[in-house]
Amino acid sequence: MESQVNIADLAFRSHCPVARSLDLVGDKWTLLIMRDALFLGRKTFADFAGGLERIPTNLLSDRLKKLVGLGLLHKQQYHERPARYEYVPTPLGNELRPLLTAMRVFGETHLEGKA
Amino acid sequence: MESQVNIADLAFRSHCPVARSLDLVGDKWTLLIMRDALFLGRKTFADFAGGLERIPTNLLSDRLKKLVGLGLLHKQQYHERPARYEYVPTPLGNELRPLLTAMRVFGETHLEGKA
DNA sequence: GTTGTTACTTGCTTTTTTAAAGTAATAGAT
DNA sequence: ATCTATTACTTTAAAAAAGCAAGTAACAAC
Repeated sequence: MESQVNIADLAFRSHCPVARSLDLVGDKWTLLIMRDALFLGRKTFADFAGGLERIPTNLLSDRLKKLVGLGLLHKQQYHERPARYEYVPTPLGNELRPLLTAMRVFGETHLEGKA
Repeated sequence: MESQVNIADLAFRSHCPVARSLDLVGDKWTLLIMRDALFLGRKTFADFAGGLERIPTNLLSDRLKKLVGLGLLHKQQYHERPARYEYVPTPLGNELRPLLTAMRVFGETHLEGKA
């Protein structure tokens, strides 16, 4: 599983900004990781892995690399020996807040108590 | 490929409203179909199939069934012999507008002229 | 030196997506 | 009546993505 993602060599489906946003973050897990980083204060690999939805760790590893490559998260070492890393939203990552808020509002309004 | 989807027997990953919204419409094509229906006035199978992003017709067929089952689109026959159908957003489907708008804004602001 | 934690990676299976082609029911033109 | 085109799909086979389980490496504490 490789993910040396860079926003420059990402192949967009079309010029539509909705389609482009989906090409960037439109998979099953990416936006949930950003939710964790932006709204739930999760930072470390273990934080994200331990979240409510139990993302498989190989996918987490892959998505974190992708999000760093896309410039939505920044990976910084906060402890040397043993090396410990945390992933924090970049300014661009922060720009996903309105999108996540719209998702939250839709879910709260129409998807509560369904199953 | 089967898609007798009903909102009642959809298995949500968690109680988080963001996760639930993603479970409903968080795949590669569903929101683009809703974009077409809500903002571009597309109605028929051929309308959607002929869109900018060339969705494969089997997936289109599947997603339209799913969207009808979920109550986001309504399928109505507008011509008998030959049978012709159109898919129009329900009130619930209309509620996706803010979400799509947030996606559009993010794309317009940060993803223009990238590739 | 054994156990535990963090941050991953590897291997394998299952599910989903995809492209390409095929089908059925017409309608219109010749 | 036959040929061609259109609409609304379905089917088949291959590729890609997701998922599960287990393994690894670097420490640190006991």
